Amino acid sequence: MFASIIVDITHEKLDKIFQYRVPSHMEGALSVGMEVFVPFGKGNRRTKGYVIDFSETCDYDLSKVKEIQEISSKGVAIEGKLVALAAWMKEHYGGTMIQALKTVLPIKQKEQAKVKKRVRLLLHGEEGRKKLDFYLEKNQRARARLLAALLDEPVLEYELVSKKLNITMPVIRALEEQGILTLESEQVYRNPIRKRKQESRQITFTAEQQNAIEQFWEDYRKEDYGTYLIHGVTGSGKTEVYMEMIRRVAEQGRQAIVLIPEIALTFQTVLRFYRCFGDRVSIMNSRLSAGERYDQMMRAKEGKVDVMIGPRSALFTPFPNLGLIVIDEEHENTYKSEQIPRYHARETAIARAKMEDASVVLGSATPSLEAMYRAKHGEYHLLELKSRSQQQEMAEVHVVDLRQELKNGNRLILSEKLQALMADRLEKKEQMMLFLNRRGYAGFISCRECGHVVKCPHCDVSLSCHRNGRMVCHYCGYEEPKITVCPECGSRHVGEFRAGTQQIEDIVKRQFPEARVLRMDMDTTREKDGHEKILSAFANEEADILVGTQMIVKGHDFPNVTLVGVLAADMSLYSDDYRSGERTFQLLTQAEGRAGRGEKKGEAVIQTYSPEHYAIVNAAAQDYEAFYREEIHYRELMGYPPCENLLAVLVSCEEERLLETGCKYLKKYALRVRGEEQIDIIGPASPGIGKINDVYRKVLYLKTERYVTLIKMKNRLEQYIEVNSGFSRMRIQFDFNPMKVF
DNA sequence: AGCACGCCGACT
DNA sequence: GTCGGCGTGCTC
Repeated sequence: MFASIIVDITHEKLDKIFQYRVPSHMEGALSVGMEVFVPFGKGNRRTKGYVIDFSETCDYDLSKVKEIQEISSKGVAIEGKLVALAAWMKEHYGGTMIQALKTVLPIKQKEQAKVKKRVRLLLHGEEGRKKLDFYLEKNQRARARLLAALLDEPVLEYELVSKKLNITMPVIRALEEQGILTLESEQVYRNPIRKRKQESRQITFTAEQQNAIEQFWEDYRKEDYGTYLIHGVTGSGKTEVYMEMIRRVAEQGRQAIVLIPEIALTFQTVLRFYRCFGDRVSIMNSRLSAGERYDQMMRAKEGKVDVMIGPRSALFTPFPNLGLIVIDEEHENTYKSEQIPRYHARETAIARAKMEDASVVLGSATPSLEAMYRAKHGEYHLLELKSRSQQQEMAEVHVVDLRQELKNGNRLILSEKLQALMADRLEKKEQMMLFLNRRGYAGFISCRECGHVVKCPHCDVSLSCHRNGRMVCHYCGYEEPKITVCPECGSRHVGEFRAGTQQIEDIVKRQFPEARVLRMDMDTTREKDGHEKILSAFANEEADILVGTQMIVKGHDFPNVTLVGVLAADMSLYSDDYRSGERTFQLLTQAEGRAGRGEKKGEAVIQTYSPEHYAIVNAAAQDYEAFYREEIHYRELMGYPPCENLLAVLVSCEEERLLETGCKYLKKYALRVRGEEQIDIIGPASPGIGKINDVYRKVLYLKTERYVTLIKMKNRLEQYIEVNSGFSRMRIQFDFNPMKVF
C-alpha cells in the first residue's frame, strides 16, 4: 500500500503530494490526517508530513519510492485533525487536496510571520570596508553585495536580502561563520486586542433563553454532542444565549469558535464578548494582516485563548480541545466560500465538530431553508426564542403597492404613506432608515432612443458609471470615457440609468430640506473605517435619516430608529434564482427588525410592485412558519435544495467552440455513468454572465436526491477530465448546492 | 527548506 | 587543470 503525503515544509515549491510506501506493520494503524516522519531529499532528512490519502498503486518510479519511517507520537495532532477536515472538504466540495489544505492550515505565512528573520552586521566601518575590498578582489560577488548593503544599513530584513539582493542562505551562513554578521530570528506575537477589564454582571435570562441553554447543556454534559438551531426573533437575545453556552464550555477547559458574517462584526458585538471573556477572546477580521492572523491562530493553539470570533475562515482555528462552534446569522450567504473548495461553513462546522466531539449551535431570526429543514427532520435540535427579551413590541408593518401609487400620480420612489410617516418622525425627532434592496452600485449607461446598453467588450456585463466621468467594468476593471453619443444609433440621448442610493438621497433632501441625511453605500464607505464613522454618527443622532443598501440592516441597534422604509422590495425577488424568495424574506424581516429596538414602538413600510408575493406577505406578517411552508413546498416541487441536492459544474474556456464541445462531452459522459441512478442532468446553459475577461463560461447542473450520489458523480467527472487531455485548456469547478444559480 | 549539480572565473 | 563561489533544480 502507498500513502500520499504532504511534506510539512512551508514553502510553495514543496506544495506537492509525495508518495511513500506504507510498511506492512503500519497498515492498520495509519489513517488520513496522521502526522508521520518520512525520509526526504538526498540526505534522507527526517521530515514531518501528513497523510492525506491511500492507494494500492503508485504512479511514481517505484525504485525511488521510500518508506514511511514512523507515526508521530502526537498521533492525530491539531493539525492532523485539520488535515482530516481538509480531506473531508476535498471530497465534499471538489478541488485538489492542496487547495483544501491551504484553506484549512495557516501554513503559507508560517515562517515569515512567526519568525521575522534579520541579518545584523557585527563589524564596524573600517573593518567592514576592508572585508568588502577583500571580497571584491576575490570576486566573491554575492558576499560583497550583502556586505555593501549592510555597511549602508547594519540591520536588514531577511526577506529583503533574499528577494532584492538575491542572496541565498549558504552565503549568509558563510558570513556568519566568519563572524561578520548574525542571523537573528525574533518571535513577534502581535495581539491586536487591547486589554479590557472583565465585567462580572448578573444577567437574568428569560424562560425561553434559560430553556435553550439547559437543553443544550443537558446533552453536552452527557457528552451527547449535536447540532442545535436557535430560531429567535430579532431582539430575542440570542447572543446572551451563545455567551452562556460558551462560558459553560470554557469552564470545562474546552474552547469555542464563534462565526459571524463579516459585515456584522461590529464593535458592539465584539464589546459584548470582551465584557464576558476579557482577553481570553480573540477577534479575527479581514483587516488583520496575514501575520497578525497567523499569530491569533498560534495563540489559540497554545491555549492562550478560549474564544475565537471571526468570519468563515475562523472555523479553522487550531484549538487543542474544541467544544463548541457557534454560527450566528446562520442564513447569511457569506458562509459559502466563493473560492475552491467552495465549502459551506455550516456543513463544514458540523463535519469538524463530529471529528472532534464538539457541538454546533446555529442561530438566526430567519433560518435558512436548509437549517430549518434539517431541524424539522430531526437532524438538528430546534430551540425557539419567540419573544423579545426586553418585551419590546414587534414593529407594525405597512405594505404599499407601488402600482397603485403610480396610478395615483405619484412618480416618486417615496410613497405617500412613507412620506407621511417620515414627516411624522422628523416632527418627533426620531430617526429612520431607508433601505434600498439592491445589489451592485452605480447605474449603467443606456440610449433612451434605441435602448442600447453599453457593455464591456471583454465581459458580458454592462459598464457602470463612475464619478470620474468614466465607465468601468466591475468584473475586469476595463475603463473607457463616458460616451455622449449612442454608438448604435447616433442619438445624443444617452445617459445614466441610476436607481442608486445617491439618487434617493437627493430625492429625500428635496422632499425634506430640513432633514439631516446620511448615506451609506460602496462610495461612502470606501475610506478606512468609513463604515464605523457613518454608523457612529448616526448612532449619535447626528442625522435623522440613514439611506443605504444591505449593509445598514445587518446587526446594528439604533434605539431611536422607529421607522424603516424598504423602497423597492421586489428588487431581489426576480433574479431568476431559486433562493430569491428566501433572500427577500430574510432581508425584509431583518429590515423590520431594525425598527423599534428601543422603548418606542417601530413601524416599517414595504414598498413593492408585487404585494401578493408570499415572500412579501409573510415578511409583512412576520410569520416565518408560513413562509417556510410555502417555500419548502416550492423547493420540493422543483427538486431544489434542501429537498434535493444540486451540483453546478462550471466550465470556462477562452475559446467558445472548445467550451461547447467540452460541455457536450461532459454531459454525454455524465449521462453514461449515471446508469440507473435518478439524476437529472440539465444544461449546458449559459450563465447570467456568459463571459468574464474574455473567458467564456457554461454551466451544467446535476440534480438528485442524495448528496453522496453527487459526490460520486463529481469524482467520476474529475477523473474523466484528468485523463482526457482535451480538457486541459478548460477550467472546471464544482459548486455543491450553490447559493446562486449562475 | 536543504542538498547536489554544474557553470564560471581565479589561482597554482 | 583544479578550486571555491554561486545560481538552479529536485526532493516520493
